[in-house]
Amino acid sequence: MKLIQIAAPDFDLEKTLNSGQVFHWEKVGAGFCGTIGESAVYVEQLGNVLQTKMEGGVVRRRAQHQLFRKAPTTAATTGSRELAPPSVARVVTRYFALDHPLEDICSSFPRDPIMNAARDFCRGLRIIRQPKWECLATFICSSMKQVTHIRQISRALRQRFGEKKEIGGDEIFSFPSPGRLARTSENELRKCGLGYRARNLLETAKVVASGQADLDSWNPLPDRKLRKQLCELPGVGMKVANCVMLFAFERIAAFPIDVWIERVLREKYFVRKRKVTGQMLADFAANYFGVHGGYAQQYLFHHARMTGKRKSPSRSLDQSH
DNA sequence: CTCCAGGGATGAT
DNA sequence: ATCATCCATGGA
Repeated sequence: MKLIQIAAPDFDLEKTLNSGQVFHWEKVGAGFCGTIGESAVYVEQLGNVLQTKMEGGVVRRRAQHQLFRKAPTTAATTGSRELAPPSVARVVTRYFALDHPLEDICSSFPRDPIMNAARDFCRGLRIIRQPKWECLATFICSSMKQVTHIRQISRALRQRFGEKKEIGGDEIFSFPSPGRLARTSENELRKCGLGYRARNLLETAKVVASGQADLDSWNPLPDRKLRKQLCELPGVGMKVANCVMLFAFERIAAFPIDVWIERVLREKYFVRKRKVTGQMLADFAANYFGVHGGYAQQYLFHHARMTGKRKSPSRSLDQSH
């Protein structure tokens, strides 16, 4: 299969995929294998160009258009003129958010030493547009787990309950639908390493599969209302809700506060202050980091995690600027 | 406010 | 080799 080339200026694929926002992409050769929705995808970066191929997708618009016209579909009766599904380039561009004005976003970050360092370190990192259910389910599994664990859980869920795809000779599994997971049992989910999170994922899958919670219909809701709806789902608190808003609902201002971000805020922005509550941290973040706060948060998170400042008892030479 | 709920990677010893 | 710590937390 021929590789399709896509312009990808101001983009860093590896940083984007390894920044703790998505957990299923695996390094293969010079690039990565994964899924975008139900399609298996291979993608690699060469400078400012993304080379990609997709299985179950479209190589050319015309081919899929013909395919569409062969079978009578209900879409034809709707009168919509957008019958042709988007091209591979369009799907990939949208998924990796290559249309985000990254320069403007980064320029809107506050100018302080911590933020400057994070902005410089994370150049090219973009917040991608993930499928809603996949994102929600994965972050329900993320509670009190490390990134490597979440990857294992995601892989186990896909292998057990997802649909097998193939791309360039590699096996890839799509993320199981809410209906599929709703038909499993808590015990089956525990076999994927979910622990106590199994019940939450199962219950949320049932609510979503039944239509009682319609994620797509929540698109027009304002941030506050959307957050409230998400938090009513089992296993979803403020942190997970903000992650789903940021990574799947394009709410760029949503500011998830996890262990790492809390450390950064307390140690860098609330230096030597007692009695700092979580609410105070959230209020500060919402006001200080601005309309693209979610992006700022992602940069701070990735920078903190990569420059590793996990508690080490023996740090005799603590260097500060 | 506190406490607890898998389990595996990671790091100290 | 074993042992302690940590974890993109929610719920009680």
